[in-house]
Amino acid sequence: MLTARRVEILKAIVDEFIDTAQPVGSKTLVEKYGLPYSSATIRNEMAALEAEGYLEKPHTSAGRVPSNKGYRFYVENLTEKEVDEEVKYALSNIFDRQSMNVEEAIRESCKVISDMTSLTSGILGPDATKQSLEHIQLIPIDKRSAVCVLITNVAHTEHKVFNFAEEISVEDIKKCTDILNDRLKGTPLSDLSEKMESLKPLLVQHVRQYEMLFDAFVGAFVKFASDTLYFNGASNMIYQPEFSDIERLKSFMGKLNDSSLWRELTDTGTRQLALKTSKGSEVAWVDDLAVVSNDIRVNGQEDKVRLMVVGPSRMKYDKVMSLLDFIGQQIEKIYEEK
Amino acid sequence: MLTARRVEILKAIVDEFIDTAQPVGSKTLVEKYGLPYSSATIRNEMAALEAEGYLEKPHTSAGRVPSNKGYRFYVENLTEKEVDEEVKYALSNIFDRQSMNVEEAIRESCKVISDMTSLTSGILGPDATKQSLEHIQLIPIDKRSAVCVLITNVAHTEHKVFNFAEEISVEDIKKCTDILNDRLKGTPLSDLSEKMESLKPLLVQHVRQYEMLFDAFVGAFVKFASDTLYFNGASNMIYQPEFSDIERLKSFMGKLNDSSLWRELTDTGTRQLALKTSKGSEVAWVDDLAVVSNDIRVNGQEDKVRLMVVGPSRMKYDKVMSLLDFIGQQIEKIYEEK
DNA sequence: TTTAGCACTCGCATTTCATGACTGCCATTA
DNA sequence: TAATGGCAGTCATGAAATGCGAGTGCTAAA
Repeated sequence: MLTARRVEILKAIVDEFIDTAQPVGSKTLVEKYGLPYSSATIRNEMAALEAEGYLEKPHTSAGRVPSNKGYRFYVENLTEKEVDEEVKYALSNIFDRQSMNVEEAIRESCKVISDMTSLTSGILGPDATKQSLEHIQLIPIDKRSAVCVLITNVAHTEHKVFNFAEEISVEDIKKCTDILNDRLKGTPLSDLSEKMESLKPLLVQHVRQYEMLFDAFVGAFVKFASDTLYFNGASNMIYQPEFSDIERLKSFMGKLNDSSLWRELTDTGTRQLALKTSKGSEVAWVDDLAVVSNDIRVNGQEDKVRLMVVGPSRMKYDKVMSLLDFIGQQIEKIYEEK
Repeated sequence: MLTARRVEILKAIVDEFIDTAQPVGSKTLVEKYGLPYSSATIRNEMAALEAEGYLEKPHTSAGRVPSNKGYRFYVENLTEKEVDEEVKYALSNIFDRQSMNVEEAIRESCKVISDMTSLTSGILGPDATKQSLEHIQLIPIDKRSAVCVLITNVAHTEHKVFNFAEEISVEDIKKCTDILNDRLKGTPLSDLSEKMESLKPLLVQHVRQYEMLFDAFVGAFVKFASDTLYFNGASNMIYQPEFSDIERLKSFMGKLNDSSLWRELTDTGTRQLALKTSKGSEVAWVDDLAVVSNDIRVNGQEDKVRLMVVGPSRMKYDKVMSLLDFIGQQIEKIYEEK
């Protein structure tokens, strides 16, 4: 049973532990947090909190450490989540530059998040299997290069600059894009390069410089289809005391490169200990890691970009969550403007 | 005096140490390398090599470890540097895609280098203070976006996609680029955004939607001017035994983000222990780190892109150097084709 | 000049021990 | 009856002690 006093004690323990990374003892709570109970009372309450699964003991003679269940309660009930003014100011630089690409803006914010939290942040792009091609355009820049613009059914766009070995004729570009638009519309992004292969005969027939164009498009499709996993600040983890052991770092780094893992990590549906907060961000706990994520909806569609922060369970949830919420709003605003 | 036998012993020690990361003792050399001398003889020779500065002792009862001077000799005289066929094959994927941007190709190779060597690799772009603007083009993609193409005096080009909040008129784009080309030609890239400020009154006068365009260009100029330092695979270092101490990792990571450091590191002129090999790559040693770099000349000009690999002095020099040489050649070839 | 042999050095892993920060429980108190 | 003071018990942590073994340097003999 979580009495008000136990909640009070739990909050103090989580706060202290997040701050110092050291197991918290009953004496600390009296002395440092001025709780109006004796240490013996607090010990009794801590024992109760442990029995209910909110706290853990690293070993007998240490203080208590919050369990993931404890963190979950803390995040759900005990954080207030407000964004600092100074933080908003720091971020305004990024979002004020209207001319910036949405992708760039997201990446930039990702970097800022890593810097500000000293954690690892990541972006998981729209699932390539769920998007299909709506339209392709190829705009010549000069005689040997062109921009390829691809638009998906969720109004998501991607750009890629092509550079050709030889000069390329405008007619060929037109013919080629006409064929592709005709034949590839509606194809899921993940199948594009495969389906492209089957168009080869057709292109050979109608397009003189088919080879260069073909290679260029295949390259572009591969890029567009790849699960856009991007992450940043992995090396920040060396500053986290929970990673002072190199082996832990290694295992963490190994996990990062696997995008399916990221998806799973933040898939609140399957995770028992996950939590969906009111403001939008979600939190999930796995072993001694916590993942805070925020889905950015793209033009009100189902498909979305997921902004994430990963770190040890011992993280400043209020800071991270408010940051993620704020940035999520900003990015959605940019999307709306477009 | 480096007799042939001492060289033989030195080579064996360096080989063994690179392989095992353990100080090498006289017995190992006899048993594992089958050197036709007794361990006592080898001990004498090792003492001599140490006296001349090619070897070091971590402590009395350990084996010997190569000093940086030892590595230098090793690299200069004892490596043969040939690229594996399988490596060439692995890289051919990257360079065969002609449509790829040179910048992309370089970045991709950088990643491959990191993966293949388990070291950190980096790219140092042309020095922005040494390049000046030759020409700007702004090509509309659709009503709200355009590609900005910037060409420098060393025929280096950069692209950036602009996204505007409102529709933008073609006349405005034309007027704006005309003014910029007229007024900014010859300006060093590093001064562009500053000088842009002084053009504001002029733009206000002639261009209706000057504000959006102005912001977009300033953003682009900042990007073009920034010292293009890019590096990859820093987290590989956790697999290197010399970084099993977290503190070392921290200090290493701290250094990486400083581009002036990278420049200095590979500035063979100032570094005593640096080495310029015949094939092109340079090696420098600083403390217990080694940096192998390869300058890629851009269109025969003085200005260049520098491809680098950093790691502990104990690295597989022949592998790294041959890789860097090979990739350097490939990239120069792409540049020539353009 | 090379080699065998031996004494010596020193890092490293292991053990032992003392310390102190906790807890848990019980008897006492308000 | 809930809160508290007190005390015994636990266990990580760090320091000092110990033994081991890899490797050296030196000397004397081949």
